[in-house]
Amino acid sequence: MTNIKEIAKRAGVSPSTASRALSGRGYVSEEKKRLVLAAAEEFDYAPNLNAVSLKTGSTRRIGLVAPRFAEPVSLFTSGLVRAAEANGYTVTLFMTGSDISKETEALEALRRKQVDALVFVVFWSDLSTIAEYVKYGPIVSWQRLVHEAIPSVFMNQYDGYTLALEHLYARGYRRICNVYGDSQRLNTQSRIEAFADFCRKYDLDPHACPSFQNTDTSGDGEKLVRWWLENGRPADAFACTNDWVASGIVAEARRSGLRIPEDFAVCGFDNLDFAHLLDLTTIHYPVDEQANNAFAIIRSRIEEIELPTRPPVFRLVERLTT
Amino acid sequence: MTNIKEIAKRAGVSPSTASRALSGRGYVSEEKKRLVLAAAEEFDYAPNLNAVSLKTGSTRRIGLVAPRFAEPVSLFTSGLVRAAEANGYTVTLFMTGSDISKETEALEALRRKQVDALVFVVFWSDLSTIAEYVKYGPIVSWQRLVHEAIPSVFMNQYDGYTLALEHLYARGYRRICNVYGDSQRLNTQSRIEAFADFCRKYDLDPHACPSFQNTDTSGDGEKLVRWWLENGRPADAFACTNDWVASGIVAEARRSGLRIPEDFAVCGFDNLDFAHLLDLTTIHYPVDEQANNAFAIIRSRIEEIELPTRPPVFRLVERLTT
DNA sequence: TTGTACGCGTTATCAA
DNA sequence: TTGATAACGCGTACAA
Repeated sequence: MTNIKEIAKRAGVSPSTASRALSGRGYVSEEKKRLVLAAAEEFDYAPNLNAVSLKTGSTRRIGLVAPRFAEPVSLFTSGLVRAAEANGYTVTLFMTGSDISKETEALEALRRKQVDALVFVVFWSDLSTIAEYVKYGPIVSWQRLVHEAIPSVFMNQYDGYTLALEHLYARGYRRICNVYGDSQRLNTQSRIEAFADFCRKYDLDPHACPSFQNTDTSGDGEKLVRWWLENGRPADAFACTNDWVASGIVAEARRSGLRIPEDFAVCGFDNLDFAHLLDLTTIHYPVDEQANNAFAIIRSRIEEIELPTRPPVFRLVERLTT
Repeated sequence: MTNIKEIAKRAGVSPSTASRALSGRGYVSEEKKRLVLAAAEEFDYAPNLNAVSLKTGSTRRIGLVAPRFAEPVSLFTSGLVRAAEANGYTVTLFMTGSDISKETEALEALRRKQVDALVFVVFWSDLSTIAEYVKYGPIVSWQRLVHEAIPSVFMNQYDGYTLALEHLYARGYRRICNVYGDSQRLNTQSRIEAFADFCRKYDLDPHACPSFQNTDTSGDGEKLVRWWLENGRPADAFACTNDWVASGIVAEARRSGLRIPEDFAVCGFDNLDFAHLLDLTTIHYPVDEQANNAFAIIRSRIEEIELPTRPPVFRLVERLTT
């Protein structure tokens, strides 16, 4: 393996001069620079990044921690990788499944200097556990949270959900069935608030229709249709926690011969790739921009510069299910 | 940052003994081992992995190269990460978009010892260019190819496509429209062969219905339905290159008031997450197992051991579109 | 503008 | 079974 010493020898300079010529940092005369570059070319030189990392204390690598990498995490992943690579960084994956101890492994990777920073998509560990590790490098969360040391690039789903509710109202739906996700999450709390405020604004009975929690798969959506049929059609619209639930509702409704939006309307959330295949009305949010923000926060901490982050905005995507 | 020297000093041993005690390699008396471990605990010691990598010449990190990380690559990614993590490896992402020069960057990362090995999902570079880099570490391809130095974990789509065709035949369809993907790929060639053999077997006219190439998005699928309507309904079944095309066909057919499978049947390929939402008959193949195989090949090369790989098999998933 | 000398933190070799 | 010593390959004070 040809190293920088050999290049230096071949170019007739010292290793430090070769280092400066190759990295572009420090003063080197044009003359010697040319010699070094020629030698590097000749010997097909490639720097050993492990040595660089050891010396500089920086890997230019950030870790992404998620239970798995399906949609919409895959979108976030792509966005993060794009932002990272554009700035000479690289992304390393840590998959936790639902195993809380795997989150610790990712944190340990940070401590062991395998990565310079960490992005958590979601996590189940205590916030305080995670916060202990910020001394080893920046940690950013996609999941919504409030903590001094751990910035989050979340979007306040109050706004997005309000968008969905207002749309359903404008379309004439009054008996809206709220299908919420994980009841522990702040996002769910925000959506519940949004619905309360919405009811107040239009003087609607918030209990006109039952609501559901911890309902987030397409299978859950299919069950909802059967529930609806067996309970006297108690709703004229479903506001769903995500597109999976909405898709399940649409699919099962079609199987049952129901017509959408005549029998009931369905509004999803996330605007996943397949949503337009089902003509699903849904709420879009720019995952890409959130990933960009996550990276910007990390980079500004690592490189100690001031980088702007743009607040991403929700957008209603009107299709045929409302 | 507390390093191994301090641990050694605290434990009253030499750094090399501390190293042996911590890594578990080499002889250390129980006595000293206990002392070292206690000191490590006390000082909250974590080894610097960059130093380890520099010294040992191995990063236990493998690179995954793909244009983007949407389905089905996200499945492969998850599978690869799972296999890797189970063996103390980690996965780093390289996203190429459609930029061929980014493939070179991934190859350079291998040369610069940022990763020990590389897995290409697809690539556009010359095979010979890639082959030049195998001297820096194992390279495996998911994309089908034939090359001495670059093993591939591809599945022969001849078998999968035959499964689809036989199913359509059994269901009574005789005018099958073949919708192929990238005409350059070996997979497409295999499917064309499969269809030729299929026609021969059942004495069908291979030109009873036109076929399409380079057709692989849901938008393309939607266009196909319009083509079908405008050209005298020339097919009674579509055998599609992937689920995206099939989904586009199903979606557009529904919008046009057509009935599936009465007006025509649709068979997809890949069995993506959303396929069951559209009740799409499709061909499933175990992406997970392919990822496992990719990792097994890499590990057997790196660690110079013999690891088995299992040939994955296709499976027909019968739903309501055929 | 260049070169010397050292250190980053670890593991491997080898002699004791 | 242990410890001294020498790398791994690079960047960078500091002196020249």
